[in-house]
Amino acid sequence: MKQPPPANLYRDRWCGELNKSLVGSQVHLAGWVHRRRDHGGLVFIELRERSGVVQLLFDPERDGVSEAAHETARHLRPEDVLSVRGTVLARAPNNVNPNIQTGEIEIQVSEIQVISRAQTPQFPVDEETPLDELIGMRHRPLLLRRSSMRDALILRHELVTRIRKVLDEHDFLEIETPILTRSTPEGARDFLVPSRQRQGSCYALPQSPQLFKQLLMIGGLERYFQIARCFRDEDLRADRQPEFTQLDVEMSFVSEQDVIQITETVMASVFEHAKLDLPAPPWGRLTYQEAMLRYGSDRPDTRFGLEIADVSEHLRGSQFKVFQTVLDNGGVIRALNAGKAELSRSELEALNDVVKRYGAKAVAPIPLGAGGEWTSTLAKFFTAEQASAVNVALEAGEGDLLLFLADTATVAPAAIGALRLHLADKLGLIEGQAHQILWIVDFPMFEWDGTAKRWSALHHPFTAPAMADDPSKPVSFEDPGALRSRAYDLVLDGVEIGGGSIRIHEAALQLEVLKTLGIDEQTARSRFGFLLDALLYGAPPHGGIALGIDRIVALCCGRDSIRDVIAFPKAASGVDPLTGAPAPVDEAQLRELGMRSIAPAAPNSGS
RNA sequence: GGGGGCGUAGCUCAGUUGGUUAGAGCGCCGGCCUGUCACGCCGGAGGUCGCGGGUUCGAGUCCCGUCGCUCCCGCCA
Repeated sequence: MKQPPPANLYRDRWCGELNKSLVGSQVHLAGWVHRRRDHGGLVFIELRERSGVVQLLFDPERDGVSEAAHETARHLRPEDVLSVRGTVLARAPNNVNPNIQTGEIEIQVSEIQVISRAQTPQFPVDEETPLDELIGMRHRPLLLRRSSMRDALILRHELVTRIRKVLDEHDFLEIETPILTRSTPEGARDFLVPSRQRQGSCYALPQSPQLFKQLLMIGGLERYFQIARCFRDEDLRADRQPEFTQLDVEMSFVSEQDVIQITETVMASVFEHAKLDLPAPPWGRLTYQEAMLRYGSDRPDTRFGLEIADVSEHLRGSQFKVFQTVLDNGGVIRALNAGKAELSRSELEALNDVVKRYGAKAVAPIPLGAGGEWTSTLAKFFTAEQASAVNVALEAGEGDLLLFLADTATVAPAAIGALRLHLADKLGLIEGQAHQILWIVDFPMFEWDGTAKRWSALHHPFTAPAMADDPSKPVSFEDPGALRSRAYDLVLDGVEIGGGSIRIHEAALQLEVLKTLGIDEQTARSRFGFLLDALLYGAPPHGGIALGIDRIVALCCGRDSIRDVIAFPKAASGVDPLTGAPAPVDEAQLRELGMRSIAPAAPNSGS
């Protein structure tokens, strides 16, 4: 704590900051009963608040202790709220508790006031035992008292404070943008807020402040940031909530390098504070293409090897029909060397389940015998030259296990990428490895959506394009597939923690990109007219980035789920078990909005 | 929308091939205890086995449905 609490009716000190230097002083403390140890005559109470824990001593045989205080202490229960006055005593050396900050002292209580009583808690606060997440969400105030939750929220505050400080030092302005804004049907599903004054129309909650921050640049504010709440009405994941927080940054008169550099400065400071051991910037860069090839992911976990190789050409023309059919249809064969992994038959079988989730059919395993000879029954389909070419590509030798996956150019990389992660986990390759951070660059601008039969933007449609082969050439939309975007993602330990780009600052180019996405000029003007107009009045080149605060804090705390670093998260179904939101609303409320529910009544809870 | 896992005491969990009265640890309640620190010891209470249906002489256990939690795929410009 930075300051002592104000001396008042309840206290004048923090529990967790009492120490030997105060021995003999009178202190006034308040907090919750953390643990009670009643020895009959002698009672110990651990008193807890945010700063920590201190042991209270109720010993009726000592001077200055009222029988009443001792009697009160005997009947205290966990989570009762107290205010106590007492004297700081040094503990005898054999009674020191080295496990707590205040273990060298204890408080001889002379006066106790029970401020409020607690029912038996639904679950123990004083232990970090695992807990069904639903119970933790329903009884959030209790969960927030646990040190794990408190520490996460404290760290979160400190990291955000760091961010504000560093950005302020670099002349960034923190500016708020609207929460009630306009729906843009592109991208994620919007949360809608019906309008009372204009019935039948809705505001949308922002998926990101993207367009507003661009307008701030056009407005000449030069350097902007915001700790911005964003909303997306899509299905949840462990690292995805319907509302989440991002550090939103935008700068004018910049190119990629400028944004990357300031991001590295800010994030290095954040990681330093979180004691996350990372190399000093500049951080490495990997192209999208290379990431997809070597790691099968655009957010590769580079903490371990197990790299993937394309062996399509080595195996072309083999007698193995499964592979040859894939190749004939324009597919690819990817492989990795699982090393001396000794997998049982059923474990090998389980690998198929991993890749099936990604639409692939199966994994073909080939163990290597003496001299790198292929020992599988599949071996007969391949020539010795093919086998040895693959062995060279995978740096494989005797005793290694090779895993092959043949599928379309879309399915194969993702499937074998998932297989790589699965194996790394199974073989224990990740644990104890140093953290890895890197930039992914040179994304394709557009991706062909085979189902919808149209181009879609890999980042977002406000990202500036460049020619993939030579960025200095003028941009041509003749072949959208030949364009890359001026975008960059930041990846930490296989988690995408941020992404950004240089934006389009010319109306004509913006219209061209939207046109490629199948949005004609009229539609574009009706949806993004305010941006297109603004671009006509002198727009500076600009770019920025958005960083996922929840994910970053979770990584810094070593937590798997961002729910663990959010004070009031939602369950995977999108509901808030604490408040019951979303909840039905009164007919009268709907009427005011000009609405009527046509949905069937909500199902009953099964619990 | 699809797939996997889970649902048994307040909490975390065990429960064999379908077979007597469903168990453990912690917590809770009562008693004892002056140096504990996850205090200890003795005693006790506490169950709609998520819910509904089915099979069976008999279901926590098997089947069907349903609700909820969770992980993943799709989705997340």
